[in-house]
Amino acid sequence: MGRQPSSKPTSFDIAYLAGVSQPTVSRALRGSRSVSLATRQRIEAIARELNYSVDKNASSLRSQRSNTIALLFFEDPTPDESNINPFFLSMLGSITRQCAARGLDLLISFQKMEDDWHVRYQDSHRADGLILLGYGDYTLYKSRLEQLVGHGTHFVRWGSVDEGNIGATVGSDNVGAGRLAGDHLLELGRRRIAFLGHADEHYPEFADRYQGLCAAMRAQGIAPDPALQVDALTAEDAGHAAAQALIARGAAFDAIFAASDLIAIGAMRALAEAGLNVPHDVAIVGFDDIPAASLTSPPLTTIMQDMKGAGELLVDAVLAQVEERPLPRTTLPARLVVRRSSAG
Amino acid sequence: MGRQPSSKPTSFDIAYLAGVSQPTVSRALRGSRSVSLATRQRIEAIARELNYSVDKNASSLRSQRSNTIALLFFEDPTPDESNINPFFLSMLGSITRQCAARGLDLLISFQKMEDDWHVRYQDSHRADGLILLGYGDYTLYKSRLEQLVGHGTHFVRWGSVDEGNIGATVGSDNVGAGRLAGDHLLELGRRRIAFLGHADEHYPEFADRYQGLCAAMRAQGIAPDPALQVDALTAEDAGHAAAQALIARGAAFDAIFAASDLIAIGAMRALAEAGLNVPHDVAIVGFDDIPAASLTSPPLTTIMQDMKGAGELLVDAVLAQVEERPLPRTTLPARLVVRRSSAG
DNA sequence: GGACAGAAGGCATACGTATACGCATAATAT
DNA sequence: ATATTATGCGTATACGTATGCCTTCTGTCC
Repeated sequence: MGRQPSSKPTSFDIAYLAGVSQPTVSRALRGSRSVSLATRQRIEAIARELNYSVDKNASSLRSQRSNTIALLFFEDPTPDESNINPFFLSMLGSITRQCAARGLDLLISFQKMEDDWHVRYQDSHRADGLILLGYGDYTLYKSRLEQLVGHGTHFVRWGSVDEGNIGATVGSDNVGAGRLAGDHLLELGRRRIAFLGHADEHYPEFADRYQGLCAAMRAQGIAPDPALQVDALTAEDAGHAAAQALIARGAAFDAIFAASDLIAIGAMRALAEAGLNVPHDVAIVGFDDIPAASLTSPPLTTIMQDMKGAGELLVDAVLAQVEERPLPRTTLPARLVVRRSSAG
Repeated sequence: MGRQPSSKPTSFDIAYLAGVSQPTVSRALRGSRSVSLATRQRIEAIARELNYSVDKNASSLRSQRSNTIALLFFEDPTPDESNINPFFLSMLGSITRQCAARGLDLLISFQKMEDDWHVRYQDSHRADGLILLGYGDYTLYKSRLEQLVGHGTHFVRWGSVDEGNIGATVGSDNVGAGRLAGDHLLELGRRRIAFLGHADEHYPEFADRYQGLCAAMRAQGIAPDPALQVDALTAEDAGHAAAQALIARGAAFDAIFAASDLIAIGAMRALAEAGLNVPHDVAIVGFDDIPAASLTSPPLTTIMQDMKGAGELLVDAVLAQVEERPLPRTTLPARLVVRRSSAG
């Protein structure tokens, strides 16, 4: 306090003041056992006094460890500027906290699917490992993943856990979640349950959710009707269009399981326009529990994924990759949140 | 393709292959004019071939420039876990893109207001500068800002632009935005306009919005009624409570200007519960244009801030600090988005 | 009392790049 | 033809830390 050294102090400065060598300072501050308690405390005191902090670049360069992980959002080539999938945003919160808790820095970047920048992240020693959050058509960024694997990059992807498993993958138990939704609607006595969302290999997570629903129905002896599945991407418009299509098609249905909340919200709008009452005529269940889900009227029943667990697991998994440990568990259970859109 | 060098190539490797010295490689790749075109192209080709990429740590260490900026979210001590202010999330999108466009890396972190970690960011050469997004009680983190200034840290803060201006500040023209909202409601013939949100120095942005509203009213010869201002923080609950309080108080009002969309959404719920029709009995205008704003019924009229501009300006401003240039303009205009909550 | 082990820390060096400086060669001026 | 300047590149070194190896010292055991 008071002193203004013209340049930032280095470990040499504090070594000089402590009457030891620079390596001893380094060892002391990293908690090496080969520095005596007294020496370490003296060094720590001086470091604090001088406001010293270890130079991250020098440290990373020497140790070849950046203690940083990069979070990459892959997007479809929609130049939709600042529009981020709300679900991944809440994941972001969880991941940052988890990184902070482990003393890791978090680098973040959005990627057009065209560039191959991600491959460079580890080579340039910016990050020890990568977390990939990709949405959009899976088959489109599959090749990127293969590139990463071939390159020996440490990474973990959020997604459907078992579609061929390119690289390490962590995700919710989408099939189980689909069953949850299905069981819930079936318990309400609904029998003609529509699914709004893609159900093919381009969107494996959605497909899993649909499979879960089908499994639940079959368990009750009900054969899923393919006519009740309508493609839709995660967007309010898409949900609106899908529900309209369903109605226009003249299909009979008394419930909707939407692959995402945004789809569900769009569908609710279409239902309202068609004079159908939610939940009386059509019960509806969404997916993700985005903030808006509790704000609709009626509030939306939905599936809540375990964000906190996801962040922990993702960070865990990257570190496992980095340290060449085997992966821990990679699937997370989801929870049903019942609101009025599926009451009675 | 095909070759698998056991270790990552360095500038020495490519220098050897190009038959030049290592510094020449460095110069070539950074585009120095003192390398002949032919040499540079040869080097670039080899670098591409070997999948070489500059080691970020070594580069930053040597040049004392990390080409990284850190984005810090300051939060009130609410341990609300993964709940992030949606407005700042959309800012995040804009900032990341802006950084990418300028070749900057973006480090991100959430900060409890208790730690003083932020001070270390620059010392440790993690980042060249900081962007601070703080919400909650301004007077609480004011001291942190002073600490940063005293420390000579390069940073820019998002917030109200002229409350004493600790450090560089960039923000929307909140007063102007308040006027926009006010003028709009006044044009609709509303005269008793309530303001939901804090209006004191703890929340300077809200205060500015309120001042704008008051200015608009005075311009029409209407004296703002202090009884129509009710404190509220950015949260749906808070908006609900504030509107209830307003109603319970027996105040006469025909419009509400809410300091944020979440407040507005909560208020709409309270109005509905009280049997008041929006917009017939009470017109309502929010602030932020969060995704949920267009999903309410009726959809919410609101103020849209210039996110894209904000990202650009913030990044610009940090770089200005770093390069010790004078700051550019620091205030951004906002726009009114009219929806049905203020129709007719 | 000498051999030996463990504790504490110094010495030398490596991590990979960027830049100040100097030295040729070639281009231009006089 | 010689002095002058620009061009293109090599030499040497610095950035600040972490770590393998060696030394010294103290204590212990037989």
